[in-house]
Amino acid sequence: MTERGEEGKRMTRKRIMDAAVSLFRHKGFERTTVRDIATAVGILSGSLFHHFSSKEDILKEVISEAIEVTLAKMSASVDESDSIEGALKALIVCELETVTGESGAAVGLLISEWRSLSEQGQSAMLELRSAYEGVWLEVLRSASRLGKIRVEPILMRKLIAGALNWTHTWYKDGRSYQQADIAEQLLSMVLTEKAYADYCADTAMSAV
Amino acid sequence: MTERGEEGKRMTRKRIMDAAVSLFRHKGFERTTVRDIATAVGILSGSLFHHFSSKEDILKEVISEAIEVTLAKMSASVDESDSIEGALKALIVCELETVTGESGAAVGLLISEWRSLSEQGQSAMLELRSAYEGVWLEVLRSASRLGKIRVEPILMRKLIAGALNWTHTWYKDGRSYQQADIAEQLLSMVLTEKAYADYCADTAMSAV
DNA sequence: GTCTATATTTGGATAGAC
DNA sequence: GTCTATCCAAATATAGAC
Repeated sequence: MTERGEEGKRMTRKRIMDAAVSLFRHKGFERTTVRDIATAVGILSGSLFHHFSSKEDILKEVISEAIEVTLAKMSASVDESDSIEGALKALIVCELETVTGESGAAVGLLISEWRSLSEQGQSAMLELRSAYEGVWLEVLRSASRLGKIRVEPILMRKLIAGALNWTHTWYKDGRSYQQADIAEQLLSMVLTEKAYADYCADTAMSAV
Repeated sequence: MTERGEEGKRMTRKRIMDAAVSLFRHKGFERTTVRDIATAVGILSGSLFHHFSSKEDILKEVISEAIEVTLAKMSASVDESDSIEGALKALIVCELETVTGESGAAVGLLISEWRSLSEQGQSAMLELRSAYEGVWLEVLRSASRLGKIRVEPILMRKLIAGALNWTHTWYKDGRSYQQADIAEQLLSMVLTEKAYADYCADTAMSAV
C-alpha cells in the first residue's frame, strides 16, 4: 500500500522505528535483520532504505528518540515531586516503566547496543545521554547532601541503573512482581532507613 | 604448530574457549566471528571445527564452563565465611570479580548471550544456572530469616545481579572505583543498617 | 591437528521499473 | 513509496591435502 506525500513518509518512518525498537530489544541489534524489520512493518527490505540510509542509521535514530522521550518524561516527573524522596521514587518508576514496557523508549537496553554503533555514532549520543544522567545525578546529589542516601551519588546511580536495566531479562508482565512493588523495594534500599520511614509516613499522611 | 595426541587437542580446545570468552564479552557473540577467535588462538578458522561442531557449540561450552567455575568459587567462599554477612560479602566480591575480571567466567554477561543459543541449548543451561542461583538464594533466605535484609530474597537477588552485571559497562580497572569499594557499598545497601553496623564492628574487631 | 580452497548461506544495500 | 531483482560482502562450515 502506497502512502502519499510527506505525511505518509513520516508515518512509515515512525512505524519502522517502532518495529525496530521492539525487535532490537528482544533479539538485539545484530540478530535483527533488515528483513525482520521490513516484515514487521509490512514492506520489503529494499523499501526501508528509502527512509533510512542504513540499518545503523535506524539504530541511531531509535536511540536518540528513546533518550529524548524518556528525558522529557523524567524531567516532568521530577518537577511534579514535592520531596527528594518523591523525586527519587518518580525516577525509579519512570525508568522501570521504560525498561519493562513494550512500546516506548528503553534507554538502558538500547545503550547495550551502543557497541554496534560506529565511533562517530557513539559520541553523537554522549551529549543526549549526559543530559539524561544529569537528571538522576542532580536528585541523588541533593539526597546525599541531606543525608538521605549513604552511597556516593555517581556509584549509586550506576548500581540503580544496573538493577533496573536487568529487569528486562526477568520481568514478566503480571507475573511474580508488580512494577510498583519493585520500585518500592529498590527505593527502600537506596534511602537510609530514616529517610525511607519518613517518606512512608508522609505518603500515608497525604493519602488520607 | 601441531600438537600431538589427546593432550594437545584438549589444550587447544581450552585456548579456543579462553579466546572466545574474552571476545564474546567485549564484542558480543554475534559480532564475534569464527575468524576472530581463530586469529586470537593463532590458527585458521577452518581448524576450529576440528574442536567444535559449530560457533554456537563454542558458546554453549563456554557458558557451562563459566557457570561451573563460578559456582565452585562461590561455594568455597561461602563455606569459608563465618557469618551470613560475611557470606553475602563473599558472594558479591566473587560475582564482581568474575564480571569485571578479564579472564574467567562472567556468568551474567554470557547469560545475555543466551538469546543466541537454540532453544535446546537454552534449556540445557537451566539446570546449571539454578544451582548457581541456589547458592545465592540460600544465603539471602538465611539473612532474611534473621532480619538482616529487608527486601524479599528472590527480588533482592535479581536487583543485586543487575547491579553487578551492569558494572561490565562502566568499570575500568584502576579507575574511579575499586572493586572492594563497590562491593562494600552494595553490601551496605543490601543489609539493614543494624546488620551492616554489626558486621563492620565484627570485622574491625577480628582485624586487630 | 592444521592448512588450503571453496561451498553455502545470510544479510546489507542498490538500481530501476511501476 | 514500494516492488523486483540482484549485487556484494561477510561469515559459517566443509573437504581433502599435508
